[in-house]
Amino acid sequence: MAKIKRQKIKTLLESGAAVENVRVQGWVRTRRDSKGGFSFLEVNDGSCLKNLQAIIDANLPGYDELTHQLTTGSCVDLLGNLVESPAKGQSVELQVKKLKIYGSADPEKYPLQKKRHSFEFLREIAHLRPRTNTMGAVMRVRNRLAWAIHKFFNERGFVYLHTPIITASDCEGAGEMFQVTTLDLDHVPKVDGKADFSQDFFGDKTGLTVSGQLEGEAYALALGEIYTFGPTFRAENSNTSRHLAEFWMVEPEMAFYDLDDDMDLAEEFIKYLVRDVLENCADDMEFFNQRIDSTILTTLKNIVDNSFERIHYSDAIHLLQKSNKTFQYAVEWGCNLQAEHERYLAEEAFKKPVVLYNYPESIKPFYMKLNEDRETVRAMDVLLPKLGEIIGGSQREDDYEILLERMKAKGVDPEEYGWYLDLRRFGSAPHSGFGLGFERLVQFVTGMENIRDVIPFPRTPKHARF
RNA sequence: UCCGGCGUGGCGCAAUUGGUAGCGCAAACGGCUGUUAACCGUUGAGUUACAGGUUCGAGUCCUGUCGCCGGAGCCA
Repeated sequence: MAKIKRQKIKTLLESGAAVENVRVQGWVRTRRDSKGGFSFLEVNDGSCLKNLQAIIDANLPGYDELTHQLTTGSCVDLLGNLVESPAKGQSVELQVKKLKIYGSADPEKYPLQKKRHSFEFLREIAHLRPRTNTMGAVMRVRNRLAWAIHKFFNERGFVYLHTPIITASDCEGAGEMFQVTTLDLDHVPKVDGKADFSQDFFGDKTGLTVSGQLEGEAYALALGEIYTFGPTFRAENSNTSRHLAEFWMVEPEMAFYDLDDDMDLAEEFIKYLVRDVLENCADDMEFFNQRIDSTILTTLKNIVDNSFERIHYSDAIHLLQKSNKTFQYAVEWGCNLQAEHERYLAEEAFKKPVVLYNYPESIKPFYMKLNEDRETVRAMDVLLPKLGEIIGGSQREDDYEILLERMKAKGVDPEEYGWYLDLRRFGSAPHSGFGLGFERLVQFVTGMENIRDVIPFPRTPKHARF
């Protein structure tokens, strides 16, 4: 007889039809024994949030021994008939005819119990936490978002560009870098008291990328529209629920886009992603709404249905000054907006996503395009209620002279960025782009409070285990 | 990095003015039931993060270290 292929629980539950001879493989969540002569098994195979209820009849050979091993966490291979369930709680259930245990899990030692665990505890067992409902749901949504990102850009003719992970660009204005070296740290070769990187692997001082933007610009100015989607690293000692040392970033870069086009794309992008998840991860999203954040579905629907508020930085400053709220940090033109200010704008003033643009030149990096007033740059940030900044972008400076001038003013060595200046010396074009923190997006969409719980194995200061 | 809080059985927590540890869940065993966050009973399980100190006596007070959480800064 031919081998019966595994069916995913998701497929079986979606069809809801009775079928004979189906094979299900997965992990036992709980077992409830009935002295009526059978046991109920809740099996999950990761294909969806829901478990499949399996009935193990006491007449099965070796029932006593087998059920004993069917503990929470054990892995099983089940063969049987999918039938309509006589009891409430599920439409179909599996009447098991053949049972095999791939791996048991000693209940005295298995850390996951059939009870709620704190996320703090689950982080300590990051290799086992994917077997929980919440982490399973988070990872399915995360996957769907990643897929939707590729879909969105490819539908629009963007080219997926792989920018380097290791780079010699020193300061891209985006934070501290992790150094990459093969030098013997116990005996670092030195010249004039400083490390001699000419003897290092790359013959130069290198680090892990903090952004693929500059490389992305080079390709946008040839292919038209590109996007990157990959890991990014920041060696900042940030200990917050919104920061990781290693995170994934999406960075589209488009030739011939001005700042308005850039903002249009960012808004369309976020709405597209949210809509996609609402449509394709309905069960998981329902779970988040019930167990994690009871407002999440309403919030997401609002985002899809309403346009984002777009407001000049200067107008936002006025608005904040006019508000009767007392802020911990004073508001004045030229200051960086604090988290409390951003929160006021998105959560109280407008109660929806806000796009702030035309920031003071003084608080933004050298590559952003200077406005005619020479005081502001064409920069924009998208602020989300509760989460804060999720997107930062700008139209890039395409004028050679101005770019050079701004580099010098910001203390960036033009020598090192000769190649970047070349993009303005040869066939320069107006272009724009933005960066989106992928984990923050997952956080926002799922309602999860801590960014460490939306990435499989989080990297934060003092934490690189697993 | 700064400010605040916390660190007690596998997990979540409790312990009055300092008087040498309890509860719930989980687990094991038994009972009961087409059960479904199952239910009922019994049992076992803790050098109270670590290192010092004060005291007749420290989970409780003090110092230091480590870790975790919340907020802030930096940002995505």
